[in-house]
Amino acid sequence: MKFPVPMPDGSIKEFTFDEEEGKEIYRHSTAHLLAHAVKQIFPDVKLGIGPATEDGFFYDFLKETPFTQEDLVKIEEKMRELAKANIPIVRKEMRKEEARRLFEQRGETLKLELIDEIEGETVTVYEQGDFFDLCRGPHLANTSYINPEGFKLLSISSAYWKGEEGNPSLQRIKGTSFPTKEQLMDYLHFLEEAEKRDHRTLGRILELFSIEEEAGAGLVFWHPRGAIVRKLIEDFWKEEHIKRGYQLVYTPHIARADLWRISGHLEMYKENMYPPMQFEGSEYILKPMNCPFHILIYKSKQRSYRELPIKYAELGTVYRYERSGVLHGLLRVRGFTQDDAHIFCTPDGLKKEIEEVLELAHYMMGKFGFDELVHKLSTRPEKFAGTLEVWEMAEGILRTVLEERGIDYIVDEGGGVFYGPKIDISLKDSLGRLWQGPTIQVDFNLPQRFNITYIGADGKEHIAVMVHRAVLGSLERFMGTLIEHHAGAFPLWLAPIQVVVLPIAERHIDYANRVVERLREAGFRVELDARNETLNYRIREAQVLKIPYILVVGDRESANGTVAPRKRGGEILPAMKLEDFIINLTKERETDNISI
RNA sequence: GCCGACGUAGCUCAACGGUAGAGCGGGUGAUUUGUAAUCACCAGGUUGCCUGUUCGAAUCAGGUCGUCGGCUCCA
Repeated sequence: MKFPVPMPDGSIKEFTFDEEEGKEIYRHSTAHLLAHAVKQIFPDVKLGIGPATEDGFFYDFLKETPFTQEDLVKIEEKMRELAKANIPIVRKEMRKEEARRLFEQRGETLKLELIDEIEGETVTVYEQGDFFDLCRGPHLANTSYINPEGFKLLSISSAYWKGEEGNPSLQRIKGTSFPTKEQLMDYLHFLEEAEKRDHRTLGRILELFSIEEEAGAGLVFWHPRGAIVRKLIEDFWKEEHIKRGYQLVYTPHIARADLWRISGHLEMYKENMYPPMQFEGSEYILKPMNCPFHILIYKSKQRSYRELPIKYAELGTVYRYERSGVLHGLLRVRGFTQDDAHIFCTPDGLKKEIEEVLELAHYMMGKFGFDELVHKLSTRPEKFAGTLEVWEMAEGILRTVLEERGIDYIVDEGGGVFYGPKIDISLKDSLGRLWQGPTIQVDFNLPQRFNITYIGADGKEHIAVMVHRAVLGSLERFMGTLIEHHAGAFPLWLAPIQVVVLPIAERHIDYANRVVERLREAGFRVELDARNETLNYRIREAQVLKIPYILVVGDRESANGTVAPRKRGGEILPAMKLEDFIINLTKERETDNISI
């Protein structure tokens, strides 16, 4: 389905919704339709901005009282009416003065602010019936190209004008829009699916973790079933790191304020740090990062270039003050454990280290079922530590490593942190959503601040290169990601309970116990459910808990030494000898993972 | 932190100025079950917390803690 779009040069270009640009234009025009409808219903509302977004659009309005859910229904109705009314959308280029008069007359004070910020003599204004908007465009030629059955308003929230905190709060209406009703329904279905996978809900149902009001916001309690998953992840992580030459270390949770002064955190990271505690004449601060501690271990003796690289790894628990409004389940908390490591190497050794971290990151993500990764390289920002030369050297290495391995990556020019360039990897989950994953950051700042040196082949002291890297990010956030990706149905090697054995009647309990015993011996996490409930009831509960295998045992099984396995998805396998089942299960566990 | 919405039994929700009710879950009993919820009975709440308005507050107001949707930030 094509729609014509009048372009700035006067030509008419045709777009389809499948093209990124076409989609954006279509949704941007839906945002205007929203604003048009709002202005008709609430003439006093002042217009903010209203762009297309990744999955829809929004428009911000300055309004005395917030919109209500009922307003949304009315607005949506009005939008349909306007779409059907076949209103031409006309692009007008005008001098700033003229535009100022137009918007002043219409009371659009926010638009006046925007006009002043635009460079040049002229601006573009879009006219749509009695609605005018300052906008670069382009837009659809007519409101009738917007399918009245293809859009939906989804939420009311707020946003600061221009995203700045001191500015007034605007009311943001968010929605989405598609050219067909089917596409809209598919999207709404996707939202429902996402909701079903919400790690906060699944975390409670599966008894993985909780966050307790009595203890405080953003502080995670790992319950036994979540703790076993965490342990399995930790064991796997440690094993893989040791294999690759990392050395495990453990460091304290607090340190003298002086240490944080040297590291620069007290200056640069203060708003995320908890206030100091005082005793015996010293100030101590809860650690927001592990790096200074690893540096202290490095610096505990003189280092030779022959020892490098030195790679210290730690599952280090840190505490960061996060503003109450940003906390979110496991994804944004105040205390969390980073799978942290710091690599100290020579400039010559940097490339190899980056290669190895990438390999490790890819390998580990694959084990957890993340096959699609998105790489981003962030380069030098305006304010930076170190010299131009070292930045260029390091950026060049990051780039080269990505390119040599044939990895597609996007570049975030100037998006690096002040202390060095970095590679961030996002994980695409089973619903196509992106999650923050591994990160590799070169640091030119701390080696200077702490004077991290080694003795080179020339017998002289050199400043070491330092790399911060995390594969999982934090165990908390990674667990949240993992839960949503698998919808709580963990791969066999990670499932808190791998097998549940259900005796059909009381007379089968003895045999069921023997099955449980045998599976335990084979190293599986297995439970017996011999409760006085119907078989169907117990099956249902095991299904709800997403247990990978249900073994039903009755007369036939006890007589033949077999089990009747039912897979998590509902598939019922033919009865098989218990020993054969164990062989299969072991195989599945091992293809998922190295060991348990 | 800011804007808005919300906080009632373990969970999901009802009652919206006259001192709380359902389903699921839990306990007990009956039933002994062949692949997603057997039946009955019982217990369970100072309606997040504090203060106020009122003859009377889950219901109204203020504060506080927390949750949700955003802004901003991030592991």
